[in-house]
Amino acid sequence: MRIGEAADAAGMTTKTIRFYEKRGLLPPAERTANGYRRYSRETISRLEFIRRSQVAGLTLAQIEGILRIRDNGMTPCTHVRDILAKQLLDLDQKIAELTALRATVAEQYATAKAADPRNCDADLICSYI
Amino acid sequence: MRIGEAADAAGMTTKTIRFYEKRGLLPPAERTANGYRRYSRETISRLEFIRRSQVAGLTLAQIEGILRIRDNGMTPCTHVRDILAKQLLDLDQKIAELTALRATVAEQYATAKAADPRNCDADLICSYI
DNA sequence: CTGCACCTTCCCCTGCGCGGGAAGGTCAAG
DNA sequence: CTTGACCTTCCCGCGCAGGGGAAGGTGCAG
Repeated sequence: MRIGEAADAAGMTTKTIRFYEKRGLLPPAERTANGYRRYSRETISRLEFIRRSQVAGLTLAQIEGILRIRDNGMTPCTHVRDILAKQLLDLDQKIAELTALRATVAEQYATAKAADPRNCDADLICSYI
Repeated sequence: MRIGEAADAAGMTTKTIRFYEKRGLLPPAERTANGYRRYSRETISRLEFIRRSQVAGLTLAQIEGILRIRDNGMTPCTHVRDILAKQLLDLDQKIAELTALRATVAEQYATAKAADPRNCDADLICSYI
């Protein structure tokens, strides 16, 4: 399998695959006689894992950590559990922040809708914000 | 007021003020005889407005739009109202996305906590994700 | 006189995840 | 023999909002 076929199979571009290799998410690819990269189904599984992880919101750095454990012959289960736990906390915090921000903006918007433009204070640029 | 004092007064760094000037959020500063930038309270108000806008989650591009209207001698009220409305929609969408993601991750985490590590399939890298 | 704190311009760096495009090699089909 | 679709390496770019640090000027205190 050449890189273009692997990219199609995994649903990404050749650029992305080379980028992953350079970043260390993939081991240096085997090469054919003419220097082309050659991939096995195993690599496709790896690429698919990366995609699934990204869908879960993990960063490439986190994914790299999981892969490295696998590559050292160990099972990454515990590590993955920790990462997922941290991801849950991060998401909760972000959602809380955005919800608080939404409340602030909603209030400003309400003020802006109700206010009389003639009360505009030039020194504040805009009194709603 | 020199740039350092202005930065202290507005709660930002001198780097940021110069950056805003280059980006067009601030008009080119007046200069003293030795070439130092000199600021008035009016500029501080402008910087404070920028900060308040950032707290509301606006981008510098949006803030620039508001300031430009002011600088053209008009009141930005209507424009600000539109921006706040869009901001509310954006926030709602982001919150919805994060909430959906949180549900996915929560499910994966529950699976990971309940699963037996011995069922780990090496070909999938990790069966929880 | 010397130090120190401040100012100036300049250009590069960060994090994140790639994308664009140049300049060139390879291979099968027509 | 040429075309076209692949592939290779290389380096630069984005978007966002600045930060780091060099190399040099300025102004005041001790």
